[in-house]
Amino acid sequence: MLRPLPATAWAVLGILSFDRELSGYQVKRWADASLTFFYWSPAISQVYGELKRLEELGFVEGRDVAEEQRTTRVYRITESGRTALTRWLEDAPVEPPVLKHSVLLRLWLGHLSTPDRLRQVAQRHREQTEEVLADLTSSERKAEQEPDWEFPAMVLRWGERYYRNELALTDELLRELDGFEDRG
Amino acid sequence: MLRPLPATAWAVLGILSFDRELSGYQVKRWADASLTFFYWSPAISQVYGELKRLEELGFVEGRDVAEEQRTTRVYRITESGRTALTRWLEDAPVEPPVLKHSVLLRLWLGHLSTPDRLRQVAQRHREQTEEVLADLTSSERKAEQEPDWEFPAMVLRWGERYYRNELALTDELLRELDGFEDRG
DNA sequence: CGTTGCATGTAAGGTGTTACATGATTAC
DNA sequence: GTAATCATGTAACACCTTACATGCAACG
Repeated sequence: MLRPLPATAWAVLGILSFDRELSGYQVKRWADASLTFFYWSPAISQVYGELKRLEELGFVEGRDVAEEQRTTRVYRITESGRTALTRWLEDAPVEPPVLKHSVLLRLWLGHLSTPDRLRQVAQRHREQTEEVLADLTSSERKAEQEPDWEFPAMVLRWGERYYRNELALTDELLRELDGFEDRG
Repeated sequence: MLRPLPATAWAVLGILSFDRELSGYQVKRWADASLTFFYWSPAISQVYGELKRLEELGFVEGRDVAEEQRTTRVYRITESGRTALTRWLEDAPVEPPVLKHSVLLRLWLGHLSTPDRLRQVAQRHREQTEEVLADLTSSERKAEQEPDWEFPAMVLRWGERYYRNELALTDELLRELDGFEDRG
């Protein structure tokens, strides 16, 4: 335990910090519905792996729940896990956000293509951003209904502003591309 | 070559597409000065690895340049590399940008801490963003001087707007945190 | 004379994905 | 009945970083 845990482990533990007993599968769905907007949603296989590690560290407790034909393993955060998570939140160095924007990577190489093709790429990105925004606002409506979800709601509002800005920036790029002569 | 190359390989090849013969070390410095704002800058060891792979694929050509006491290996993009890169740019599916914002991850878990501590995290993030903006504007000045760098310049302008918005969003978060009662 | 920059790489190991394997349940 | 969802995991492998090893050059 000398090595610090990756942020993904804290993210999984964080999902459990909202005081629900969840299966690995449910953790993944929560990640898809919230984390994905500002962090990213780990693969389901990684979720199982992180839960295993967190259990070995004593940060979560697993319990097999018998259903009719099968058993589901559900996890709950421990006091020790809550303490460790709080410590990470408050004390870990603030790493700058990681952005891997392959659309911009492509526009950066615009000299290899034509403004028309580049506009198609930007336009496709714009559509995908609209879709993310739609998912976000639907998540927001759910979060507003729950009590004690002030912070997730605050982060979702942040996300809405972030993705609206992404749309605006893309529109600005589309306008700039209009100004480039088609040399293809 | 059935498996598509990772975006990082295209990024390295892209740096070489500006028609300069560069050493691995120089590629890394270019990445730090431009890519890093909208994609991310790979570790120097990975740059060497990618250059090796690109050479095996025939997308770049390496050449040993003898200097006084040592030789430096410099790379140049090939016609085949330029074609492949253009094809990637135009034809590869538009993957959504990946954002891993650990600051937001922490605010999302605000119920574990106090508004005061959270403000410190947000404030630290704000300072780091200011630093990125300073680097960005200095890169912008350089890009404006070079001819045929319209697209890198366009992307840098995008970056300036992006990071200015990041500041604005952080300020908004700081304001919202002021509204939360200190329950710590 | 020690630190920083230039310069190149290998090795080890962690992070994370896709593919695979398995099986129950639910909806069309 | 068959497709999607619920549910759990393993194995293989790609991606990427840190640490290590090496050595020259320039600056103070």
